[in-house]
Amino acid sequence: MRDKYCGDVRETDVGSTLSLTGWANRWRDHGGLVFIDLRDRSGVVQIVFSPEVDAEIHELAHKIRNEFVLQVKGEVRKRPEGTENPSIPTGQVEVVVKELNVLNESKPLPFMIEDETEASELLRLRHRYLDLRRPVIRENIILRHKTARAVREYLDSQGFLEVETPVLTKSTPEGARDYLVASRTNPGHFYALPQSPQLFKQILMVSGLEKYYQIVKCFRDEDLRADRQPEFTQIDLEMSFVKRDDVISLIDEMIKKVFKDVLGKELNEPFARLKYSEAMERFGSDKPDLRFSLELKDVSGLVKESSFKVFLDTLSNGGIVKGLNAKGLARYSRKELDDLTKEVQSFGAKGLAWIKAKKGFESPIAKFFPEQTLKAVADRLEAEEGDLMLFVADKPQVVNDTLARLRQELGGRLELIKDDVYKLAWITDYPLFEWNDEEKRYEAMHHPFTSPMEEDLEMFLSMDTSELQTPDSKLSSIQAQAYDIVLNGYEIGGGSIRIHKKAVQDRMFEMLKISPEEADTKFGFLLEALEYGAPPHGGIALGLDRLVMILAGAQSIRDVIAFPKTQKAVCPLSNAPSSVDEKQLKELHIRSLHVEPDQD
RNA sequence: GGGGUGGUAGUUCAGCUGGUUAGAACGCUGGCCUGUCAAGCCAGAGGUCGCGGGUUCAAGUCCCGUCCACCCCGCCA
Repeated sequence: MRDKYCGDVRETDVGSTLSLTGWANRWRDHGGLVFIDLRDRSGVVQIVFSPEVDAEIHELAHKIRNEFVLQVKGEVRKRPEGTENPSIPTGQVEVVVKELNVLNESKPLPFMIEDETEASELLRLRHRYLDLRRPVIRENIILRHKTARAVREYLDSQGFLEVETPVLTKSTPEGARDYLVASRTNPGHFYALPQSPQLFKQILMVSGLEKYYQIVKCFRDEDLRADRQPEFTQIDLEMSFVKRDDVISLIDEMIKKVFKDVLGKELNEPFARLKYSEAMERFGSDKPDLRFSLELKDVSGLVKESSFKVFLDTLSNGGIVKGLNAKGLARYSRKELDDLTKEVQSFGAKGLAWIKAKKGFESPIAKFFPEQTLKAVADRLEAEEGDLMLFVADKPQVVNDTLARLRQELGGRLELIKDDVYKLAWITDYPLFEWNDEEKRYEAMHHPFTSPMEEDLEMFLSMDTSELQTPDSKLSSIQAQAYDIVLNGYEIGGGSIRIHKKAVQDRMFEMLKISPEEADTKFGFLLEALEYGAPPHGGIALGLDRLVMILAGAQSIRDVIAFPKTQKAVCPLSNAPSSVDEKQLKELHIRSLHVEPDQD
């Protein structure tokens, strides 16, 4: 139906007659001349209707409205001197229409098709087909395609096989809440949608496929965030006969190719490597945004020299005091400091102590500290006149967590975060276990198939299991062969070297207080597979949505997903989820406990 | 489950200490207009003020409840 895409028409086409198709993006009707921007996926080109060229077609052109679908045939000509539009690629030319075919009409739109839309997100999602016509969103979708393509090309070049794994699968314990699918043929039984293809990809390694990957939907029935959807896409891969650094260097190269292919950007400096403990110490987070420093400093040792009860009590109860230097913010008013305090409290801290470095030190708590202590603290934080020092005292976890959030907030306020800068980091040497205080047991920090560090293996296998009752046992010192990759403060991926020996896996379940019977029902198929010559293997999964969001400079993964869901996990376009017929439920052997409220 | 912000024309918003005819811009409809590209000018249509209840002579405005959207905590790697 067409000879060319609208956005591709150039001066080299001048003189030729072209058929073009697209949508009427905007029309400018002068009574005499009518200009219409014809838009397709590639961009826009101006088409002109003149009464002198064809009076009948010109008459028809008056009737064209926004988003009418047109096919036109006309001669490309250079625009008259002075009427060129340098702001669009096709701005030197226009198409004089000699044939017009209105392929479809459009009702007036609920919102305008333009980049700077003012429409609410709900309205945009309800009419996503219109939203996707907006160039910014369209470009995000194209960017996503390019990312996936770069990944496929790269992994293919490295000998990876794309293998599909089941979507109707088995509910697994630990981790997120499952989406369940009732089985018609097996009354009372349910499939779960996969939270990840974890078990299957390990089985593929036992199968001898050596290198597997998949760009695959995963499902987790948890509450949503700007960077979390109930269904999301992972770049999932697994390799046999590898060590941690084999996986890391593979992904390094893959990420570099993605940046090059998608953004045309060379990532030259090697990605940072931080041990988990170091990341927590310096940034209070295992996904630090390394685009700025603003590091946390432990001042526990220094502030012992004081009579400030809050700090002293915290320290004697095993807590710590850490602070950071908000450069130049000594000018903050009492109100601004109160607001920061409230913010930190909303993150879980009891309070926020502040000391302004001016000629002297200005602070409600300064009087509790000897002068040399204040100086020593200021030295530790490298505070100069005009700076604001902020401190949180609490259990290490609370201190790190709240200061990490405060750091991110201040990074924004101090304009330390630049767009167009991409800082990648590997976080390694994670603890294998994490104490769950509610359930009074250890949980796997990554997942229960993660291998302990080789040097910790003997202790792992031999230690007294009576230690499992307490949060401070030797168990917390065992490290995992796990690694996360972090981009600009977002965790974009994580993986590990897996356990490939049955005895080690059994031991792991014992540590997690999962009985052999339970382990057998939940993932007996993997355990059995491990007994038949499972090779050493490991892998990683990257969040495609988050990666593309960052590449696109978007604020939410919803902007890089064609049909996203709202915070209540509803699709405004299709209105899923919805109620179903009683008959369908009956076939599935299930009954809903929910009673629809009366609608009088 | 909890905290915060918002919900008024098709859209984005304004609407004060409650006061009788709820406004603006864009969009839409009609007219004029031969070089616009956010076209311009003139005229017009368009409202369940999210929903339910309450207080009041009187509610977009005050109170209670509820629904929806977004951000965050919990939850989730």
